[in-house]
Amino acid sequence: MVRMADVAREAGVSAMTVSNVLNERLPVNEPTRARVMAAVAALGYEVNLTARNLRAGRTDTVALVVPSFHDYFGEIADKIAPLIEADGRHLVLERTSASAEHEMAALSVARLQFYDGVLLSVVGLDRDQLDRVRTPKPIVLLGERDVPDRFNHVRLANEEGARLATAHMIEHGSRRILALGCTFDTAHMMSSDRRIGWEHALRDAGLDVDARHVVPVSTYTSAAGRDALLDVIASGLPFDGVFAVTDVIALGAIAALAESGLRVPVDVQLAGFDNLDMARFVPPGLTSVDANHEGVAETAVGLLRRQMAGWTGPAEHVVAPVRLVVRGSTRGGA
Amino acid sequence: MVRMADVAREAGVSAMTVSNVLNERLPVNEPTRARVMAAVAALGYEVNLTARNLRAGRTDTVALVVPSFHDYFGEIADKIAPLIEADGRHLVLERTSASAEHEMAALSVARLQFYDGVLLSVVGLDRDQLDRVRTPKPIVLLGERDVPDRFNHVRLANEEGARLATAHMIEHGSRRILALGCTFDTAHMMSSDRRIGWEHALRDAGLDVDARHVVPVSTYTSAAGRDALLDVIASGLPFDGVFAVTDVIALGAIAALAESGLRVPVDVQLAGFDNLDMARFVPPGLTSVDANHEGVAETAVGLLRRQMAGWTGPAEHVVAPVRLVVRGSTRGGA
DNA sequence: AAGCAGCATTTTATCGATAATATGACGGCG
DNA sequence: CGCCGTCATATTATCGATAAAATGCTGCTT
Repeated sequence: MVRMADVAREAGVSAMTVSNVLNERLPVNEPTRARVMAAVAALGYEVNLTARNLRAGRTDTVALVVPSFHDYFGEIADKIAPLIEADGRHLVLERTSASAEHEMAALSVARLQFYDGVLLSVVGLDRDQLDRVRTPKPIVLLGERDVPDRFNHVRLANEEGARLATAHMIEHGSRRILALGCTFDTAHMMSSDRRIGWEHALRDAGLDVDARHVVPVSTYTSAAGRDALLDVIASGLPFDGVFAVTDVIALGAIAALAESGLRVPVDVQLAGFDNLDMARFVPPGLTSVDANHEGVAETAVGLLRRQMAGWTGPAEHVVAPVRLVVRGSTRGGA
Repeated sequence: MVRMADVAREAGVSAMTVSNVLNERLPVNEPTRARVMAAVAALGYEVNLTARNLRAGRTDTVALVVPSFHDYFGEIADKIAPLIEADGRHLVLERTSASAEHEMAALSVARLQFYDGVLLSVVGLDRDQLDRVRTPKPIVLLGERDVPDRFNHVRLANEEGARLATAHMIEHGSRRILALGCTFDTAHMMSSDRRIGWEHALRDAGLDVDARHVVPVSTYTSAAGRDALLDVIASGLPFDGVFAVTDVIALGAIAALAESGLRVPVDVQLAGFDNLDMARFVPPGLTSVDANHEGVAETAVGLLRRQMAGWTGPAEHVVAPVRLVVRGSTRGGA
């Protein structure tokens, strides 16, 4: 491997001069500069980023740590990447499998050394565990958990989104709306916050909250959503609307409804959450709560960028606003 | 930041002993070991991976470099991650935006230093550009490009997959099958290889190949697939089947057909390629060519693992077999 | 009792770049 | 003509861990 010292010898200068040419730190005379550049080209030299990182403490790389590379996270990652690259940094993704252990590992001193900053999508860690994380590295947390004040945090207006979706289906005639993938377990905040929004909408409309309408799923996959809804259908519990806690689960619900001969939106209205790309295309179009991925990405990257630039003021806790995108799966749609 | 030397001082030993305890390289007496471990715990020490990387030339990290984090690549990444983790290594994803420039950068000496090996999904680079890459790092190429012999490479049986899907639709009555997202441009091998398979199926059945049936798309997105198919429908060109070059495009086709009042599979049969998770759930179920993601992942990781273990034999070029998964979007389905 | 094998631990040198500091050449000024 | 400031470049020390070599101790052999 060709080192800076090799380039220096080739150009008849010191390593430091090569460094100065490449990093434009101290001025270098034009003839010298040209000789160095020629030597770099001749030898095909490229800087050793590991060595630079060790000495200079900078990697020009940001990590986005997500539970899985799939679906929602893949989409948001593609929104975040250009924003990071616009600052001349790289974005890399790491995966936690939604386990607290892996999330903790991602925040360990050891892993953080590789990055100038980290965007962490928190799913498994609770407030106490996060409170134990002591690191000087810029971090922005994403996701629907409760986090200590000192972390910058961007989350969605879960309750409001669920309320909007549910109220919309009520307005168009649904009276017995399942909360598919929701839960009473407050530890899982995404699905319990969204359940609370669903309850609000029911109460606001003077409808009863029936605990049997809260249908948990074993995992946040389409397959689990489909299975859970098929079970409900088999049980004979009547319903005329489904609020699915995510679009991925809503897709499973679409499959279950189609298999069971229930028509959307005539027999059952359906709404999801996240407004994934797919929601536009799955017939008859999936009504979904849109959290403005790009806005979330910009906010999160903005907070991170500020920290990486050395800002040390108090952390911010942003709740990203949501809106309902109405499509054919509910009766207000086209 | 607490260093190994700090731990050594705390435990009353040399840094080398700490290193030996943590890495289990040379044996260390139990009492000493215990003192070191206590000091590690007391100070909350964690190894500096950058320093280790510089000295030992090892990162225990593998990069998967993909065009985008979306859809197909997100799914395959989630298959690859556990295999890499099983060897005690980390997987990180990098993104190239499908540009040759970014792909080249990912293969640059500079970026490679961060990783013990790289899985690169080639989309933009051609054979000549790849031939210029000189690096001793283990690399496995994925994807449908033509690559120099010296690289390990895993690709799919594109032609065969397209042939299977098309033949299946012919068998069930389609006579005018569009090749949506395919192209005559042989530079883009995925879409031209799949077009060739489509042609084979037509010829085998004694049908004419009509160039108007090859419908290009502007990008490999559902939106572009939908738009392209809507244009065909508006043009009045008759067709009774669609082979979509990917499931993502097929999803766009489903939307276009639904909007146009064409019934799947009664009026038009439809088949995709990739067998994404989504294909099972989108009504009426998307018939798709399955490339066995897990098998591809295992093959690719196996080739990479072998190189990382020091094997230097000739590179392998694996063509992963495919099979057709029949669902409701074609008339052979349920 | 001298010598040596075997083991635990320490010392030294190094990975490659760069921040901080030092050196040296040249021009301007009194 | 001698002193000083300025600018370009070189030297030195360091980031933190580890491979390889050196040290030193114990106990065994003859």
